Amino acid sequence: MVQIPKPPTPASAAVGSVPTSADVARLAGVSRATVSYVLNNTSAVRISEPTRRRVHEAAKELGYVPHAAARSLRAGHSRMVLMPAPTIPVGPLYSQFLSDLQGALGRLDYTVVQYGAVGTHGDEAARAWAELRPVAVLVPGSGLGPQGVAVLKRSGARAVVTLGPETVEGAHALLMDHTAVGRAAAAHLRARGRSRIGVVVPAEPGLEVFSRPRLHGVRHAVHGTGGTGATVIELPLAYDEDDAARLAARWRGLGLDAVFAYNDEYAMLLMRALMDAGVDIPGDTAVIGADDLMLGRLLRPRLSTVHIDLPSGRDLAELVDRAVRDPAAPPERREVLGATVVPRESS
Amino acid sequence: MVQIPKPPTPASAAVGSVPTSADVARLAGVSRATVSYVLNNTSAVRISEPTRRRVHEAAKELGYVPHAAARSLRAGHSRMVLMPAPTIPVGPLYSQFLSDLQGALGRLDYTVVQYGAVGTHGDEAARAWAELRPVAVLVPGSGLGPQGVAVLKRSGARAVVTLGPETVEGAHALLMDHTAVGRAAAAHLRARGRSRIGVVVPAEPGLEVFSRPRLHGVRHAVHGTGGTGATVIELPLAYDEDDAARLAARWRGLGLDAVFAYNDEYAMLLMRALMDAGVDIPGDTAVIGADDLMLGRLLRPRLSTVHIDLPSGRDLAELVDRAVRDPAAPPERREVLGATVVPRESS
DNA sequence: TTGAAAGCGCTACCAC
DNA sequence: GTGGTAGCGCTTTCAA
Repeated sequence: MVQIPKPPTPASAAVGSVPTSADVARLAGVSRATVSYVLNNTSAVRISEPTRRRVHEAAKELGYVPHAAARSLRAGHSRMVLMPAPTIPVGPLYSQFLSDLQGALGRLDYTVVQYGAVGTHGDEAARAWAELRPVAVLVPGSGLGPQGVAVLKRSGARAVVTLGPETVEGAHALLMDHTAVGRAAAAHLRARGRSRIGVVVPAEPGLEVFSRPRLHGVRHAVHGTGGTGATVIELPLAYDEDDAARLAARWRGLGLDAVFAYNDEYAMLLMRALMDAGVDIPGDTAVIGADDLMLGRLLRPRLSTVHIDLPSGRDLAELVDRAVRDPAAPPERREVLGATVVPRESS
Repeated sequence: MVQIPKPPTPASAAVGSVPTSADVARLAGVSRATVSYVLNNTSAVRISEPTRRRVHEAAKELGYVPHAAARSLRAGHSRMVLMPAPTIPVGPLYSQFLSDLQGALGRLDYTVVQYGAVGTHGDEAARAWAELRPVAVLVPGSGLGPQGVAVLKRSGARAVVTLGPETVEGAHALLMDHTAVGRAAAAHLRARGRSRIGVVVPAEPGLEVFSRPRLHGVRHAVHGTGGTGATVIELPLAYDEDDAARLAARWRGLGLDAVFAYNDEYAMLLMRALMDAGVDIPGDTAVIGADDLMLGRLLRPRLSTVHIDLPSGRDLAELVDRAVRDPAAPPERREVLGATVVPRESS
């Protein structure tokens, strides 16, 4: 319908085809320029009231909707902020953050667009993103390298912001250091007198971005404090009951007196399996999760957890806006992940 | 940087500005047409190997990335499939579905884009979506009316698909009838001999899309079967422990012998509160949730639930593709939500 | 107050 | 094989 070239009937608005501003102009009996002035409320030029009305009426009658691509092609820029759509199921924490962010950017008159996963890694994906000529790009996780940043900037992105573990050359960075989560958990367990600490690492792919740093945080805290004889053991665990039961079955053999379980969901899964296997919690083994999800409060004993503070969407939106306004400014790098232990009954 | 009109130096590729195909052509010493042919592997025209190489090298050297807007403006169509980004935190079920769908559409060479919430309701939002001239639009939930569908189609969308409770004039419909969930739950509870059924309805806004039909499904099943003396009571509940405790405190006064709790999360919250208040489950009160989440298996007694079958992403992607290829075909309407009770220990 | 026209970056038709 | 060029829909000077 759309892509079939219209036959050369320049004076007619073929019914069934998408109306353009020229069609509106024709119907209103004015020029395309006037249509543009009226529809955009251009202040630099005054159009008579009757003309305005005619244009508006014509536009409504035709169901005219401006063509964003044509507009931004002409303007040379857009107000699109692009983020890759999350590929892994993302928890309520991050969902909320995303939602806030979209709202805040919307209020600053940006259009947020989540680009559906191409499955490729950051630097290749950057090319696809760059084709849309977004004014800013927000990239969670790692994966985008300096190459990707360069591609984006060369194609007109005025701001590239990464949300992840490390800074990337040329991009603003909201550093989310998940080792802090592991460190907090480990410090808590050590303070409770535990020294043989298991760390659950999800077997599911895609979660390494978070699980590796959390594990390293534990290692760092335990070995950094010169804990004599304290040990850390990595425990792969798939998110299903069978695997949890298997792990629980060999628990006593592991000789652990504490476990930090990646997040509350894995913690609950494991804790349930341990209890079913007759392991006393926190007597035999202390358990701590992370993310402070509601579900941690529902099982007994109540699950200790590491509460995570994310930046407010509004803050990030303002950072983006600032960066867009002044693309020459040096990249900001800000530490935004707060980790606080919420001690409950399981540790 | 981008929007500042370049001074009239037509023969120079100003450094720092975004490279265009003309810049590539200049550097390679060929015409823009040739660049286009080479970069798009146009089969209708044969370009000599040396020329191809020169073009590719020039493109790489400049970091050339084609301008999607210009391309689709010229082409008269795009392969963008647009969906509104979810505004409410969406569970693992739907996340997975979305992810599959994106993958499947990607494999069919569509680009999926989630449009950040404009906060407006469907029909107004439709205008904003239409500005992007997507080839197809996927709209979950209700909210989009025939008006919105018309706007989208008039602006070139070849397929509009709704995923929701009802069909919308002019759009394909994947009917997700959540009353089926309520009906399944109610039938189960009735079969277990329960007759005074509470139905938890989340106090959180935005969930009505699901909670109302689920409630109505229960009502329908209970009254439809001519259950003499069976009653259904609506129980608003906020997703926090205090509100759950309050509800539990007045539980005996309500005289209910069963409760269907919207979904597993609310069910677990309430079940925990009821147990803490000394209500025996399932003895005094049977509890059933929905969505078959992992967490329902962790608390004891294990939570009965209604398992929900969503269509596969691949199926939906194929529907979209078919609709795009043949926009004139009559709208498909398909029932896609399967609801099966998974009886466990709580009912 | 309004209109004519240039041009954003790209592709595809038609000449050479 | 390659180049010239029209034109997608829009905004915005510059003239009238």
